[in-house]
Amino acid sequence: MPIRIIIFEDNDKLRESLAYLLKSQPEYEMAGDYNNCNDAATIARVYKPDVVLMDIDMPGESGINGVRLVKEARPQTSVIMYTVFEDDEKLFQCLCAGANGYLLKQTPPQKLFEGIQEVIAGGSPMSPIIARKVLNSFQHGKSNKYFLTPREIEVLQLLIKGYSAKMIAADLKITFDTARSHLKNIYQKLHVNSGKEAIGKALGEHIV
Amino acid sequence: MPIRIIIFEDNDKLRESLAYLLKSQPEYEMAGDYNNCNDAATIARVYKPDVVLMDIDMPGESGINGVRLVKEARPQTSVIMYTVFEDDEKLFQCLCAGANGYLLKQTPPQKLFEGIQEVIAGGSPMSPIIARKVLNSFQHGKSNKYFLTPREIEVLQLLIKGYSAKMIAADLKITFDTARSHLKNIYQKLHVNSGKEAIGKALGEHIV
DNA sequence: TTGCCTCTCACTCAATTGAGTGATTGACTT
DNA sequence: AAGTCAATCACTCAATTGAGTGAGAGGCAA
Repeated sequence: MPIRIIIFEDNDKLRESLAYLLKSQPEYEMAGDYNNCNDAATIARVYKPDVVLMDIDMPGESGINGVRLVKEARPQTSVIMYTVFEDDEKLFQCLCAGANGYLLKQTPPQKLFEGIQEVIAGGSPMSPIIARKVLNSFQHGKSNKYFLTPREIEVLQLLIKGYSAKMIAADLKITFDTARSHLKNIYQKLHVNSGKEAIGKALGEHIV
Repeated sequence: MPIRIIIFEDNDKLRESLAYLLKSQPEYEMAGDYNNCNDAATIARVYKPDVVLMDIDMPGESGINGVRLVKEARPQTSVIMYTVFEDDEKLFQCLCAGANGYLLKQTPPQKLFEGIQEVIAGGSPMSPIIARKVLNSFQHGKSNKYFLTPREIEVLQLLIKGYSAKMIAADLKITFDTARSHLKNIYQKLHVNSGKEAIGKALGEHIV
């Protein structure tokens, strides 16, 4: 029995060549391909795919939400992210949304096929870089979702204690500007625009 | 059997006249009077007072710590704070340290005598203003130790969400300056010097 | 009525902060 | 050898912030 596959990918060329590639293999059955995932829930319910290949960046609903839609509509469907992003934040959001695999678009076709087999077999195909990031996120005791560096975590901890940039610099024996530099990087990673927001997020999400 | 009393009060004049006043009543026995409470623990253990009158502002150990020392050394001794402060923060610290009563120095002598009788009878003499504050601190659901006004709590909640003064003003439909005014008052009450510290304290102590 | 408190608003000033940009060093990978 | 990344430092600029001070309106209580 062939593996039923659906593709969500807004790049027409890529989507079509992927579909062609899969159709050319007897063990796969293309159940549909779409350039957006606005109706992902319905599609999943109607066509009952075994595997969904999901891009992240699409007009309308993002692929991240697409994962959620598919998994809510049909949990037994395996969703593999297939994207150019190795962005830490997006990666984690996809995993939280229930993605079963995460392959970068640089993945050669035969590896993609292997990934599909792997996910069907109950595995979680991941590009090496991704796998590394995922493991790293666990080996730290905390939930370092935002991939802060050790130094940044130190700085964040001091920030939470209410320290000013100047105090942080003194405490860590680094320059005022370096401390501010770390702070700026932290804000970027946490997706916030001020120390206050950073503290709120850090304490709220148990980052430290 | 007379009530054994010890006084800790750094103002010599006040301390001596208090001692004189108490000694003149047959039902009281002055077991000692001190201008500091550095040896409060030892004194309590040795002289086994029934009641301690404790000032707050003293050189060396503060009266707040004095309460702790006495109560740890001899829990059955009743400690009555006798002070000019109706400061919210100090009040709460004293209560947390185990004070059994809190009388303002404006209390007339006969009320002081009543307070001593009351604390011996297992009561908790408090000047009216103090009693009010204590009750108020409980009627709010949270642990509003710092006696923030309702408006200030609103502002603090927004601050914790990472809002800037400008955003808080917009949200509450008040002026930028008013928002900043509230923030300044909050910082004073929380004993902090910045929004970041305030957030840390508020989240850490479950104020909101 | 007087006094106290809350909430409101305003103005100033110095300091801190967020942002943008860029550069250097050393460690580790490829 | 080239590339990546963490960590360091520097400089600018506009905006925000903390502080200090003052003041008016309304509510509530002694």
